[in-house]
Amino acid sequence: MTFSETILSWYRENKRELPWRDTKDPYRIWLSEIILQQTRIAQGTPYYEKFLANFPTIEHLSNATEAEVLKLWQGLGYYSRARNLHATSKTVVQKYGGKFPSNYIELMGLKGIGDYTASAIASICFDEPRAVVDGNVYRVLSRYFGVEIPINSTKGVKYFKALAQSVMDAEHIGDYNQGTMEFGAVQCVPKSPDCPRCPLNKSCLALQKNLVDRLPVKMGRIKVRKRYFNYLVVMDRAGKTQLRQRLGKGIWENLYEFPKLDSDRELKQKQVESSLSEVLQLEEPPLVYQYGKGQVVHKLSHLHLHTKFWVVETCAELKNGVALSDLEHYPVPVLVANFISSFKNHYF
DNA sequence: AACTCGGGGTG
DNA sequence: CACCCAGAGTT
Repeated sequence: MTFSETILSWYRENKRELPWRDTKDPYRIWLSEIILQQTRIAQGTPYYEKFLANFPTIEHLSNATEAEVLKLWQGLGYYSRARNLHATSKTVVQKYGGKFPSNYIELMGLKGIGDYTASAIASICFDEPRAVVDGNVYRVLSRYFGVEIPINSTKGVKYFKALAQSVMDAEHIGDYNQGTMEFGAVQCVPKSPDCPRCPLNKSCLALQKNLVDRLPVKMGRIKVRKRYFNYLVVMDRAGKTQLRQRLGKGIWENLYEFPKLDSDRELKQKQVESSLSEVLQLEEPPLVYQYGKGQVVHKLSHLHLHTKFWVVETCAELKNGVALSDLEHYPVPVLVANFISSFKNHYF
Protein backbone atom coordinates (compact mmCIF):
# COMPACT_ATOMS: atom_id res chain seq x y z
CA MET A 1 0.00 0.00 0.00
CA THR A 2 1.17 3.51 -0.77
CA PHE A 3 1.26 6.31 1.79
CA SER A 4 -1.99 7.86 0.60
CA GLU A 5 -3.77 4.49 0.40
CA THR A 6 -2.86 3.75 3.99
CA ILE A 7 -3.97 7.21 5.11
CA LEU A 8 -7.33 6.86 3.33
CA SER A 9 -7.88 3.37 4.70
CA TRP A 10 -6.99 4.46 8.22
CA TYR A 11 -9.24 7.53 7.93
CA ARG A 12 -12.30 5.49 6.94
CA GLU A 13 -11.85 3.37 10.04
CA ASN A 14 -10.93 6.09 12.49
CA LYS A 15 -12.54 9.38 11.50
CA ARG A 16 -14.22 11.26 14.32
CA GLU A 17 -17.71 12.58 13.77
CA LEU A 18 -17.38 16.34 13.80
CA PRO A 19 -20.01 18.99 13.05
CA TRP A 20 -18.41 20.00 9.73
CA ARG A 21 -17.53 16.48 8.55
CA ASP A 22 -20.66 15.68 6.57
CA THR A 23 -21.01 18.82 4.51
CA LYS A 24 -19.40 20.35 1.47
CA ASP A 25 -21.11 23.69 2.05
CA PRO A 26 -18.33 26.25 1.52
CA TYR A 27 -19.76 28.58 4.16
CA ARG A 28 -19.56 25.92 6.84
CA ILE A 29 -16.19 24.57 5.74
CA TRP A 30 -14.77 28.10 5.58
CA LEU A 31 -16.16 28.95 9.02
CA SER A 32 -14.72 25.78 10.53
CA GLU A 33 -11.32 26.29 8.92
CA ILE A 34 -10.99 29.88 10.13
CA ILE A 35 -12.00 28.93 13.66
CA LEU A 36 -9.60 25.99 13.70
CA GLN A 37 -6.53 27.98 12.62
CA GLN A 38 -3.97 27.43 15.40
CA THR A 39 -6.85 26.21 17.54
CA ARG A 40 -7.64 22.77 18.93
CA ILE A 41 -10.87 21.11 17.86
CA ALA A 42 -12.07 20.86 21.46
CA GLN A 43 -11.62 24.59 21.91
CA GLY A 44 -13.04 25.65 18.54
CA THR A 45 -16.09 23.41 18.24
CA PRO A 46 -18.34 25.35 20.65
CA TYR A 47 -17.54 28.51 18.71
CA TYR A 48 -18.44 26.82 15.43
CA GLU A 49 -21.84 25.84 16.82
CA LYS A 50 -22.32 29.29 18.28
CA PHE A 51 -21.53 31.07 15.02
CA LEU A 52 -23.74 28.79 12.97
CA ALA A 53 -26.64 29.32 15.37
CA ASN A 54 -26.24 33.11 15.27
CA PHE A 55 -25.40 33.33 11.57
CA PRO A 56 -27.06 30.43 9.70
CA THR A 57 -25.96 31.81 6.35
CA ILE A 58 -23.21 34.08 5.09
CA GLU A 59 -25.83 36.78 4.54
CA HIS A 60 -26.64 36.77 8.26
CA LEU A 61 -22.94 37.11 9.04
CA SER A 62 -22.45 39.94 6.56
CA ASN A 63 -25.36 41.86 8.08
CA ALA A 64 -23.88 41.77 11.59
CA THR A 65 -21.70 44.52 13.03
CA GLU A 66 -18.01 43.88 13.60
CA ALA A 67 -18.54 44.32 17.34
CA GLU A 68 -21.17 41.57 17.33
CA VAL A 69 -18.78 39.24 15.54
CA LEU A 70 -15.91 40.10 17.89
CA LYS A 71 -18.16 39.57 20.89
CA LEU A 72 -19.05 36.08 19.69
CA TRP A 73 -15.35 35.44 19.03
CA GLN A 74 -14.32 36.63 22.49
CA GLY A 75 -11.97 34.20 24.21
CA LEU A 76 -10.79 32.41 21.06
CA GLY A 77 -7.76 34.63 20.38
CA TYR A 78 -6.18 35.85 17.12
CA TYR A 79 -8.96 38.38 16.66
CA SER A 80 -7.86 39.33 13.15
CA ARG A 81 -9.55 36.06 12.19
CA ALA A 82 -12.89 37.47 13.35
CA ARG A 83 -12.39 40.80 11.61
CA ASN A 84 -11.32 39.10 8.38
CA LEU A 85 -14.19 36.62 8.68
CA HIS A 86 -16.63 39.51 8.81
CA ALA A 87 -14.92 41.42 5.99
CA THR A 88 -14.85 38.36 3.75
CA SER A 89 -18.51 37.63 4.38
CA LYS A 90 -19.32 41.06 3.00
CA THR A 91 -17.02 40.52 0.02
CA VAL A 92 -18.62 37.19 -0.85
CA VAL A 93 -22.13 38.64 -0.57
CA GLN A 94 -21.38 41.82 -2.48
CA LYS A 95 -18.89 40.65 -5.12
CA TYR A 96 -19.89 37.02 -5.53
CA GLY A 97 -23.63 37.23 -4.90
CA GLY A 98 -23.34 35.18 -1.70
CA LYS A 99 -21.64 32.22 -3.45
CA PHE A 100 -18.07 31.36 -2.50
CA PRO A 101 -15.52 31.35 -5.31
CA SER A 102 -14.92 27.73 -6.26
CA ASN A 103 -11.19 27.57 -6.87
CA TYR A 104 -7.89 27.99 -5.01
CA ILE A 105 -6.71 31.09 -6.87
CA GLU A 106 -9.82 33.13 -6.19
CA LEU A 107 -10.11 31.89 -2.61
CA MET A 108 -6.56 33.12 -1.97
CA GLY A 109 -7.78 36.63 -2.76
CA LEU A 110 -10.10 36.71 0.24
CA LYS A 111 -9.05 38.21 3.57
CA GLY A 112 -7.98 35.66 6.17
CA ILE A 113 -7.61 32.89 3.59
CA GLY A 114 -4.03 31.78 2.97
CA ASP A 115 -2.50 28.74 1.32
CA TYR A 116 -3.78 26.25 3.89
CA THR A 117 -7.38 27.48 4.04
CA ALA A 118 -7.68 28.01 0.29
CA SER A 119 -6.42 24.45 -0.26
CA ALA A 120 -8.79 23.08 2.36
CA ILE A 121 -11.90 24.75 0.93
CA ALA A 122 -10.96 24.05 -2.70
CA SER A 123 -10.30 20.36 -2.00
CA ILE A 124 -13.13 19.60 0.43
CA CYS A 125 -15.87 21.60 -1.29
CA PHE A 126 -14.82 21.54 -4.96
CA ASP A 127 -12.55 18.47 -5.30
CA GLU A 128 -9.65 20.58 -6.55
CA PRO A 129 -6.41 18.59 -6.06
CA ARG A 130 -4.60 20.84 -3.60
CA ALA A 131 -2.76 19.21 -0.70
CA VAL A 132 -3.08 21.00 2.63
CA VAL A 133 -0.07 21.49 4.90
CA ASP A 134 -0.92 22.28 8.51
CA GLY A 135 0.88 21.44 11.74
CA ASN A 136 -0.35 17.84 11.60
CA VAL A 137 0.78 17.34 8.01
CA TYR A 138 4.25 18.71 8.78
CA ARG A 139 4.60 16.16 11.53
CA VAL A 140 3.27 13.16 9.57
CA LEU A 141 5.29 13.88 6.42
CA SER A 142 8.53 14.80 8.18
CA ARG A 143 8.41 11.56 10.14
CA TYR A 144 7.23 9.17 7.48
CA PHE A 145 9.65 10.49 4.86
CA GLY A 146 12.41 11.28 7.39
CA VAL A 147 12.72 14.94 6.41
CA GLU A 148 14.97 17.00 8.69
CA ILE A 149 14.53 20.38 6.99
CA PRO A 150 13.12 22.90 9.50
CA ILE A 151 9.39 23.24 8.86
CA ASN A 152 9.40 26.97 9.62
CA SER A 153 12.18 27.84 7.19
CA THR A 154 11.43 29.16 3.72
CA LYS A 155 13.04 26.06 2.26
CA GLY A 156 11.00 23.80 4.51
CA VAL A 157 7.68 25.43 3.67
CA LYS A 158 8.32 24.98 -0.05
CA TYR A 159 9.68 21.46 0.36
CA PHE A 160 6.76 20.16 2.40
CA LYS A 161 4.17 21.81 0.17
CA ALA A 162 5.71 20.11 -2.86
CA LEU A 163 6.06 16.79 -1.03
CA ALA A 164 2.43 16.91 0.10
CA GLN A 165 1.33 17.70 -3.44
CA SER A 166 3.35 14.78 -4.83
CA VAL A 167 2.01 12.10 -2.47
CA MET A 168 -1.65 13.14 -2.32
CA ASP A 169 -4.51 11.11 -3.79
CA ALA A 170 -5.97 13.53 -6.32
CA GLU A 171 -9.04 11.33 -6.81
CA HIS A 172 -10.06 11.51 -3.14
CA ILE A 173 -8.50 14.81 -2.24
CA GLY A 174 -11.03 15.87 0.38
CA ASP A 175 -10.72 12.68 2.41
CA TYR A 176 -6.98 12.50 1.81
CA ASN A 177 -6.44 16.00 3.22
CA GLN A 178 -8.71 15.52 6.19
CA GLY A 179 -7.33 12.03 6.72
CA THR A 180 -3.72 13.19 6.90
CA MET A 181 -4.59 15.87 9.43
CA GLU A 182 -6.72 13.45 11.44
CA PHE A 183 -3.88 10.95 11.38
CA GLY A 184 -1.52 13.55 12.79
CA ALA A 185 -4.01 14.58 15.45
CA VAL A 186 -4.90 11.05 16.60
CA GLN A 187 -2.11 8.61 15.68
CA CYS A 188 1.09 10.49 14.81
CA VAL A 189 0.88 12.79 17.85
CA PRO A 190 3.67 15.19 18.91
CA LYS A 191 4.74 13.31 22.05
CA SER A 192 5.06 9.57 22.62
CA PRO A 193 3.16 8.34 19.55
CA ASP A 194 2.05 4.72 19.62
CA CYS A 195 4.33 3.54 16.80
CA PRO A 196 3.88 -0.20 17.47
CA ARG A 197 0.22 0.17 16.53
CA CYS A 198 0.76 2.52 13.58
CA PRO A 199 -0.34 1.30 10.14
CA LEU A 200 2.67 3.08 8.59
CA ASN A 201 5.33 1.65 10.91
CA LYS A 202 6.71 -0.80 8.32
CA SER A 203 7.94 2.01 6.09
CA CYS A 204 8.26 5.04 8.40
CA LEU A 205 11.78 6.44 7.99
CA ALA A 206 11.76 8.31 11.31
CA LEU A 207 10.94 5.07 13.11
CA GLN A 208 13.73 3.20 11.30
CA LYS A 209 16.27 5.92 12.11
CA ASN A 210 15.01 6.43 15.66
CA LEU A 211 14.14 10.06 14.89
CA VAL A 212 10.46 10.02 15.82
CA ASP A 213 10.87 12.20 18.90
CA ARG A 214 13.12 14.67 17.02
CA LEU A 215 10.85 15.29 14.05
CA PRO A 216 9.60 17.64 12.82
CA VAL A 217 12.55 20.01 13.20
CA LYS A 218 11.59 23.55 14.16
CA MET A 219 13.88 26.58 14.39
CA GLY A 220 14.29 28.32 17.74
CA ARG A 221 11.42 30.44 18.91
CA ILE A 222 11.36 34.07 19.97
CA LYS A 223 12.01 34.87 23.60
CA VAL A 224 9.13 35.97 25.76
CA ARG A 225 8.96 39.69 26.62
CA LYS A 226 7.45 41.19 29.74
CA ARG A 227 5.06 44.13 29.82
CA TYR A 228 3.42 45.80 32.80
CA PHE A 229 -0.22 46.80 32.45
CA ASN A 230 -2.06 49.01 34.92
CA TYR A 231 -5.77 49.16 34.22
CA LEU A 232 -7.65 52.09 35.69
CA VAL A 233 -11.14 51.06 36.65
CA VAL A 234 -12.91 54.36 37.19
CA MET A 235 -15.93 54.41 39.46
CA ASP A 236 -17.92 57.62 39.36
CA ARG A 237 -20.74 58.91 41.55
CA ALA A 238 -23.33 57.02 39.51
CA GLY A 239 -21.42 53.75 39.75
CA LYS A 240 -20.33 53.94 36.13
CA THR A 241 -16.91 53.20 34.69
CA GLN A 242 -14.96 54.04 31.55
CA LEU A 243 -14.14 51.80 28.61
CA ARG A 244 -12.04 52.45 25.54
CA GLN A 245 -11.79 50.73 22.19
CA ARG A 246 -8.30 49.80 21.04
CA LEU A 247 -7.73 51.44 17.68
CA GLY A 248 -4.93 51.15 15.15
CA LYS A 249 -2.77 48.11 14.55
CA GLY A 250 -1.73 45.74 17.29
CA ILE A 251 -2.89 43.23 19.81
CA TRP A 252 -6.63 43.06 20.59
CA GLU A 253 -7.43 45.47 17.74
CA ASN A 254 -10.96 46.91 18.05
CA LEU A 255 -11.60 45.19 21.39
CA TYR A 256 -12.48 47.22 24.49
CA GLU A 257 -10.59 47.67 27.75
CA PHE A 258 -10.25 50.06 30.68
CA PRO A 259 -7.96 53.10 30.41
CA LYS A 260 -4.45 51.78 30.92
CA LEU A 261 -0.97 52.83 31.99
CA ASP A 262 1.54 50.76 30.05
CA SER A 263 5.12 50.33 31.25
CA ASP A 264 8.20 48.17 30.85
CA ARG A 265 8.51 47.82 34.61
CA GLU A 266 6.23 47.43 37.60
CA LEU A 267 4.44 50.60 38.73
CA LYS A 268 3.77 51.35 42.40
CA GLN A 269 0.84 53.25 43.86
CA LYS A 270 2.61 56.63 43.77
CA GLN A 271 3.70 56.27 40.15
CA VAL A 272 0.19 55.31 39.14
CA GLU A 273 -1.29 58.31 40.96
CA SER A 274 1.15 60.75 39.41
CA SER A 275 0.57 59.34 35.92
CA LEU A 276 -3.21 59.33 36.05
CA SER A 277 -3.52 62.57 34.10
CA GLU A 278 -1.83 60.96 31.10
CA VAL A 279 -4.89 58.83 30.53
CA LEU A 280 -7.73 60.27 32.57
CA GLN A 281 -9.20 63.75 32.75
CA LEU A 282 -10.62 64.24 36.22
CA GLU A 283 -11.57 67.46 37.93
CA GLU A 284 -10.31 66.55 41.39
CA PRO A 285 -7.75 64.04 42.68
CA PRO A 286 -9.60 60.73 42.96
CA LEU A 287 -9.23 57.95 45.52
CA VAL A 288 -6.92 55.28 44.06
CA TYR A 289 -6.41 51.79 45.41
CA GLN A 290 -5.35 48.47 43.92
CA TYR A 291 -7.95 45.77 43.41
CA GLY A 292 -6.51 42.63 44.97
CA LYS A 293 -2.88 42.04 45.75
CA GLY A 294 0.14 41.32 43.59
CA GLN A 295 -0.15 41.03 39.83
CA VAL A 296 -2.14 38.93 37.42
CA VAL A 297 0.30 37.39 34.93
CA HIS A 298 -1.50 36.84 31.65
CA LYS A 299 0.64 34.65 29.39
CA LEU A 300 0.54 34.96 25.62
CA SER A 301 2.78 33.04 23.27
CA HIS A 302 5.30 35.88 22.98
CA LEU A 303 4.33 38.17 25.85
CA HIS A 304 3.83 37.96 29.61
CA LEU A 305 1.49 40.70 30.78
CA HIS A 306 2.01 41.57 34.46
CA THR A 307 -1.21 43.32 35.25
CA LYS A 308 -2.61 45.34 38.11
CA PHE A 309 -6.14 46.67 38.30
CA TRP A 310 -6.57 50.01 40.06
CA VAL A 311 -9.94 51.26 41.23
CA VAL A 312 -10.19 55.02 40.72
CA GLU A 313 -13.08 56.52 42.67
CA THR A 314 -14.21 59.98 41.69
CA CYS A 315 -17.07 62.07 43.02
CA ALA A 316 -17.66 63.52 39.57
CA GLU A 317 -20.03 62.05 37.02
CA LEU A 318 -18.53 60.65 33.81
CA LYS A 319 -19.85 61.74 30.46
CA ASN A 320 -19.62 58.46 28.59
CA GLY A 321 -19.79 56.22 31.62
CA VAL A 322 -20.60 52.53 31.23
CA ALA A 323 -22.69 50.81 33.87
CA LEU A 324 -21.14 47.67 35.34
CA SER A 325 -24.11 45.66 34.14
CA ASP A 326 -23.42 46.78 30.56
CA LEU A 327 -19.79 45.68 30.51
CA GLU A 328 -20.75 42.23 29.30
CA HIS A 329 -21.96 43.64 25.98
CA TYR A 330 -18.49 44.74 24.93
CA PRO A 331 -15.89 42.45 23.36
CA VAL A 332 -12.91 42.46 25.72
CA PRO A 333 -9.67 40.46 26.07
CA VAL A 334 -9.89 37.45 28.38
CA LEU A 335 -7.57 39.24 30.78
CA VAL A 336 -10.19 41.98 31.19
CA ALA A 337 -13.15 39.59 31.16
CA ASN A 338 -11.66 37.65 34.06
CA PHE A 339 -11.27 40.82 36.06
CA ILE A 340 -14.82 41.98 35.36
CA SER A 341 -16.17 38.63 36.48
CA SER A 342 -14.21 38.77 39.73
CA PHE A 343 -15.02 42.43 40.29
CA LYS A 344 -18.74 41.87 39.94
CA ASN A 345 -18.72 39.00 42.40
CA HIS A 346 -16.84 41.17 44.82
CA TYR A 347 -19.33 43.99 44.73
CA PHE A 348 -22.64 42.19 44.32
C1' DA B 1 13.31 36.17 6.88
C1' DA B 2 11.64 37.69 11.04
C1' DC B 3 7.67 39.31 13.74
C1' DT B 4 3.12 39.76 15.31
C1' DC B 5 -1.10 37.97 16.75
C1' DG B 6 -4.32 34.51 21.89
C1' DG B 7 -5.73 31.49 24.55
C1' DG B 8 -5.84 26.91 26.24
C1' DG B 9 -4.29 22.02 26.64
C1' DT B 10 -0.59 18.74 27.67
C1' DG B 11 3.28 16.03 29.66
C1' DC C 1 8.05 25.06 32.16
C1' DA C 2 8.21 24.19 26.97
C1' DC C 3 5.66 22.87 23.27
C1' DC C 4 1.69 22.63 20.32
C1' DC C 5 -2.75 23.70 18.06
C1' DA C 6 -6.85 22.06 10.83
C1' DG C 7 -2.03 29.81 9.92
C1' DA C 8 -2.36 34.62 8.00
C1' DG C 9 -0.61 39.11 7.46
C1' DT C 10 2.86 42.68 7.99
C1' DT C 11 7.40 44.58 8.06
